[in-house]
Amino acid sequence: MPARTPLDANAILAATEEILRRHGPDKATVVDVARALGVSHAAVYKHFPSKQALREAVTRRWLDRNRDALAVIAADSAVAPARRLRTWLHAVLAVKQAKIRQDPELFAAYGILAAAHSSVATDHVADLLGQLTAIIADGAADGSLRTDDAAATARVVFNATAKFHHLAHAAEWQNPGVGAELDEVCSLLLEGLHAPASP
Amino acid sequence: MPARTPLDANAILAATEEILRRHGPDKATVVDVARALGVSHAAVYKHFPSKQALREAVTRRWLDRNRDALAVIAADSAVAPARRLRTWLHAVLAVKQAKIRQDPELFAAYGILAAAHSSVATDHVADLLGQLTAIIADGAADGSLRTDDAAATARVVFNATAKFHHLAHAAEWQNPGVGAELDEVCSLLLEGLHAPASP
DNA sequence: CAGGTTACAAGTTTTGACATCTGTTACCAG
DNA sequence: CTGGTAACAGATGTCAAAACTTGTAACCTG
Repeated sequence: MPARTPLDANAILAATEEILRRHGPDKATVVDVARALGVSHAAVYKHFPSKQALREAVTRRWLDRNRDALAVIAADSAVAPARRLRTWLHAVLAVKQAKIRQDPELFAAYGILAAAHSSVATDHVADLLGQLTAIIADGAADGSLRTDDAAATARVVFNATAKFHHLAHAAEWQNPGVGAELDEVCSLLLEGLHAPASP
Repeated sequence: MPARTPLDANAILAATEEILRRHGPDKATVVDVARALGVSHAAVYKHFPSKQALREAVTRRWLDRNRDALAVIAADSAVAPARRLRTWLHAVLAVKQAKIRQDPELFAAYGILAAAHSSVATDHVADLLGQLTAIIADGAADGSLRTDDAAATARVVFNATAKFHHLAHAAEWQNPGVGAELDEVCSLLLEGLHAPASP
């Protein structure tokens, strides 16, 4: 008895997310996902080779969800690079804050999953670093940001703002002052990037 | 039958640390600590009102252990403030790296305890921020660092270097590149702090 | 033959009776 | 009266048996 809806990978991922939301990452089982879809759990294994792979795919999907909105900001050449850098960093924080507010349970679940599948997190960081590098390269090109190596400078800026994007600090993002703190860090970093070559 | 050694708070804390090292934070019990000291567990309760309080005290002791070495660096007026800032931040990282290398189990145990007793962690951060503020105030006094408010600037610098002192990033401190990364972040921050007032 | 099914072995989690731990009380020694 | 003990109730943790989960296999069906 084949399922009505043909059961594609996307439907499985959506169901997995729903189960993850309700049961949390520890109690979310493949059988639960299959039950939610009205199929046997073996059907799920036709689409994903293992539970690991399913969890990895759903985590990747979640991390990629807001990637494009950030990419738009990073590529917006109508905004001066320095200001764009600031806006982009605030957007990265805002995206994650919004995810927490909308569904704290799901956020916590994905936090655990992202930590468990480090390659997914690594790829996500590489993606963000790429966007940041593009902004800084724009600044180097128009002379508004001083840097020898846009990628290296992007890494430095990313490291200096870890508190505002690394999942380990998620609890601190609830604090009302974070936005202002990020702004202060941005200001100091931009001072450094604007400065004429120094001693 | 009174114990030979009068059993002071310090002996209890030392025994607690030993139990913590051997059993981990989840399995370390007050009965274990008492057994290690050759007394009944009720004796421990004469000195500490609860297991919570005992754990908090031992955690505080651990965090304070290297405080003084850092304070010496922070107060060393023979070193120019900019260089002292860099040295101090490296020392903070080095102290924690050394703790991990010496006893990873104990470090993990204390990481959990520090997270559980947030007031202890908050006090520790306040202490470090005080040292950092002193360095920056020295720089403001001799004109080598530009700041309106040393405490506020210290907070900014502390936030920008969270990756190099916040316990949540401990796993990344094993990476051989961290020292260099901190150096790069320091350099950029110092550029910003050296810079003449900007637009 | 793509996409589903049931059945099953091996490993993991839950369950529930039993043991241990926490924090308190009543009591003892110098 | 400080600093220890022993005994206790209730909460918490442990361990083996039972139930569930994972991943595979052999088998349907349009």
